[in-house]
Amino acid sequence: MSFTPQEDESKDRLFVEALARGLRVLSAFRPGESALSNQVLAQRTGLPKSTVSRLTYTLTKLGYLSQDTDSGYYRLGLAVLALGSAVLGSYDIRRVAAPLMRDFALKHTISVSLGMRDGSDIVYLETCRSQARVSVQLSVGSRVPLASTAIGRACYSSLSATERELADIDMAARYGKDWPLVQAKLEQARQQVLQRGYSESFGEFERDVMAVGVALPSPAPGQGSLCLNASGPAFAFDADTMRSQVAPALLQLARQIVPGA
Amino acid sequence: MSFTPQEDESKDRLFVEALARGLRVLSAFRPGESALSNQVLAQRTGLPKSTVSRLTYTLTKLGYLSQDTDSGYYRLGLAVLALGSAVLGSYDIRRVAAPLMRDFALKHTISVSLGMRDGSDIVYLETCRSQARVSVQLSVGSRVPLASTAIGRACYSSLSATERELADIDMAARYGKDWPLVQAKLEQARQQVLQRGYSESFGEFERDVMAVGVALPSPAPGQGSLCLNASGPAFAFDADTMRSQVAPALLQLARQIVPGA
DNA sequence: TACTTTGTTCCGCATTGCGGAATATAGTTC
DNA sequence: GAACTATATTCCGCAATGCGGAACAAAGTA
Repeated sequence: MSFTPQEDESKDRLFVEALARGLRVLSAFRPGESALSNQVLAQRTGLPKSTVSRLTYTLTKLGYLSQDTDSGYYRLGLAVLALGSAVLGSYDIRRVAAPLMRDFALKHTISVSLGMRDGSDIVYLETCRSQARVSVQLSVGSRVPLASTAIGRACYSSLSATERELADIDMAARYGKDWPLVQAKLEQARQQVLQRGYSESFGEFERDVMAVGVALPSPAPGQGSLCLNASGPAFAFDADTMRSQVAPALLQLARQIVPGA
Repeated sequence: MSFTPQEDESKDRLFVEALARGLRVLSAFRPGESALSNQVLAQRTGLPKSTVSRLTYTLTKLGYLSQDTDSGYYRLGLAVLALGSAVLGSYDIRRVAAPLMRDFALKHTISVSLGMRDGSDIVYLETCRSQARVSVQLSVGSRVPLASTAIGRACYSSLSATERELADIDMAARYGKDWPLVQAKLEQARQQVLQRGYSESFGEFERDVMAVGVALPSPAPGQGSLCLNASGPAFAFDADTMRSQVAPALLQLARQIVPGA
């Protein structure tokens, strides 16, 4: 193995290495990639060839990978999809939020997403786009950083002091030298949320994308923090419109989704 | 998987048991279930308590499970969602099909789904419902049987002789004593598809649901067989309408999605 | 306080997975 | 067709890794 400093993690009698490695193989597939060879998997995971071979063999037998008949390359199997849909099914908030979000997106011709924090990321649980024909909601399951997005900042600002400290630690590790700068920016965003109730990210995460974000009050603490954003192209939305029109509407959407607030 | 030629499964030096067990734990979560205790997981997977404990520990560390802070129960983690979205992202056919399907659903006020065969099931890759406010597309990732659904029958009927034989073996194992009956029904459906180009299931899979299905010509052989269905409530669609209106429109939708046919 | 239920940790054992090397398979080049 | 390259699979001895019963903890019940 690459680096086991003998101390630290190697002590962990409870950690099942083989399982972790198998999942490492699965997560080596990036969205949009169709099929990967054993060799590529070995490179990406840093595992020896023979080990990868055994893991892909096992995963294929279980339906989590499927092997392209002629190229012999592996693609993610449909069993993985079943797991993913089980996750989505377990968040009943989606059932409530989705129709309201759809109405919102149509009414304001803007995209709106529901996200949940995972470490120093926001994971999208649901997305509604304004134009029906633009891209399938790829974005369910995708991650955006807590620090540089409107939705992330809104979420961060709603964390309890203790949760925030944990998130800070995560991000300090993630951003390294840049962390002080990032933190300053985050603190500034937090102040804005405290004052106005929403956060902004105007072109900071993606050039030419204007976004505002709000947090949903978490129904039960420790259940994970939910948040919303609304985002549109800069040519259609200026900062003023976002602040005076979109942000208040988004706050109202949040109240609709979680009435007890 | 089911039967290895010589000595059962225990001989398999390549199969990584620990990985399989870990995934067994993940797949013990059924859609809609929020959180499971270690005990329940042990029951469902048939694994000893201590083993489950180690596996949940590992999965939690990796983000594939998350532990509810107060109950201590486990829920599927957001890392699983990332895997699922990677699967969806790898099927570019969705990007093509989704907008067309949406138009279709709106125009005919009927639900339409895109599915792919996995063994003796069809897995939904995309679903568009007519009424915007009815239920989030839960159905992406969910499974319906090949044998009793319109979409399944359409898919079955488009299989090559060799693929069909493999599917037959799968289903023979699945249906046991009932297989001859099921097979007769399937053969009948296949004849209909050969003649008219589409399959039917009128109330057979779900009471009061009328459905027709068509197969998409698979772009490359061995890439998996894709298929479409259109389904609506029996009070709104009678058999005649399904045959004379919906089925032809669905065939046209299929041609739109895969022009080379 | 005793009792029941569920989760975690311990620890010796041998099974299981490891990974380098050898072997198979496929695709190129001359 | 032979020689070569690149990649996947299989072998096999070794020991690390995961196993699981049993002891231990924790939390809820009577």
